[in-house]
Amino acid sequence: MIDLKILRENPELIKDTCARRGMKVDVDAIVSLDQKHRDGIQKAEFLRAERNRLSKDCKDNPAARDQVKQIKEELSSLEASFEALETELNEKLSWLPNLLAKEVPPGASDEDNKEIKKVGTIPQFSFKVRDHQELGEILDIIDTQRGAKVAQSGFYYWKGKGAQLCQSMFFWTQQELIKKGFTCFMTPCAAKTKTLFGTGYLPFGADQIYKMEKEDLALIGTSEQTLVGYHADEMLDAAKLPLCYTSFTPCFRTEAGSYGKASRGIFRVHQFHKVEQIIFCLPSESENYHKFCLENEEYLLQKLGLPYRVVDVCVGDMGAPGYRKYDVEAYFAGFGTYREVTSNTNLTEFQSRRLNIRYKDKDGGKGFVHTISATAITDRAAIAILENNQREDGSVVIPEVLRPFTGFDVIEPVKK
RNA sequence: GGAGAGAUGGCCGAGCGGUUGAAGGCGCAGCACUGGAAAUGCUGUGUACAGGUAACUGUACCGAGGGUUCGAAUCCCUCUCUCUCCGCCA
Repeated sequence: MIDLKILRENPELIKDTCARRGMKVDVDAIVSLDQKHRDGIQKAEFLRAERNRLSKDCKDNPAARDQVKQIKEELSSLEASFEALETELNEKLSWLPNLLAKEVPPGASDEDNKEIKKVGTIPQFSFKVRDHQELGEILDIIDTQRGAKVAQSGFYYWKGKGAQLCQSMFFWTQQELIKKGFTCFMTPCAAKTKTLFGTGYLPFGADQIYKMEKEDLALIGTSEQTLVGYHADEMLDAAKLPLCYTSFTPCFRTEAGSYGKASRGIFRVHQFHKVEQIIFCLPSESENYHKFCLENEEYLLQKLGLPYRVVDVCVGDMGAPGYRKYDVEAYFAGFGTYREVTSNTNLTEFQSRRLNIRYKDKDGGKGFVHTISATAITDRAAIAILENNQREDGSVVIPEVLRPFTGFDVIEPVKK
């Protein structure tokens, strides 16, 4: 949510932001709505003050009562017209995107993201490379057929050593984050509208959400929703910031409108699994912690031996709540290119305003915290491991850091 | 699912329809005491919005939403949530 003060004092900034994002928003209309709203507040408050003042005399002055009754009528008709105004203003405000960092590159889609750096060596193969779908079948560790049978196309099973690989990777990741000061959580996998709105997934991403039929609940699209919502309506002690949280959950997305995009295999699916990093910090520190999360993502991929590149995400590829975003794209031998594996967004105070998450320091200073939301690892990293670590016979070598957790070094093809 | 109890400030906890933005305690801040600290004592300490250069003024807020009343934390209705006991259950 945008600070109304910015809207009043510097509407050009908001217009400029919307223009950079390619969003059509009538900022002037919102400004004038706000002005009307404030005029109404003043009128109503004047009447209420009058009412309060008079009602003190009412105890033994029946004449004053009639006067107050009159004010009351005036007030109620004013309030009625006021309510519609407020609804309209809130509706319009909820659609305003976050401000953008100056550095965010222009562009319309992920193709316009700006590469910041490349790390690692791309694996070379002397044989015909298989993609993870094929490897998954040979090794009998990914089952999309039965996923579709039991649930729907877009759902799948990890099986046997594939499932063990994933679980090891997720557990190892959390252990690493805990070492870096994160608190580990297990969260609800459902959240109510208020939480989804507060985190910015509504109204912007409404078509991505699995909504429950009979309740005000939806399956989470990411544990960002439940971890950030955790502190809704709270006043955090500035001395205890930053709060660094991690959780491992499934993530559900309808992926409406994305048919045809990399549909082979399990790269884009309705349910994936993610270890998340969430940080609540002081506004002055969010830039640093944004980088901190990126360092963690890089550290993990390096330890897993996955080559990657970091991109500065352009305006067109960034969600409305984002102020600045880095994606990390791992190299996938099966795709023969870099694809997104993690995503790291500085949301500044966009979420904390909507969710009312504030800080207070010992000098009485207070404000809205900044939130950082970053992936640590997802199934996609396991896919990259399969594709990059494959050998000619289809077997896959397990990264060394995971071996203490998997208990095996290689996944071998099943004999037919 | 059945029965009952409750929801008040950063936290705990009082509260008669008007003098309650709300006693008391904790916490926090300042001061005093101390070589320094602890303990103690004194003083101060809600949030949001609107108006004002400002000191300040006004309005709203005691789970949420309605209602009664000149006036509601207090009375009435609806909803939500929490707790306790019983049942079922991973």
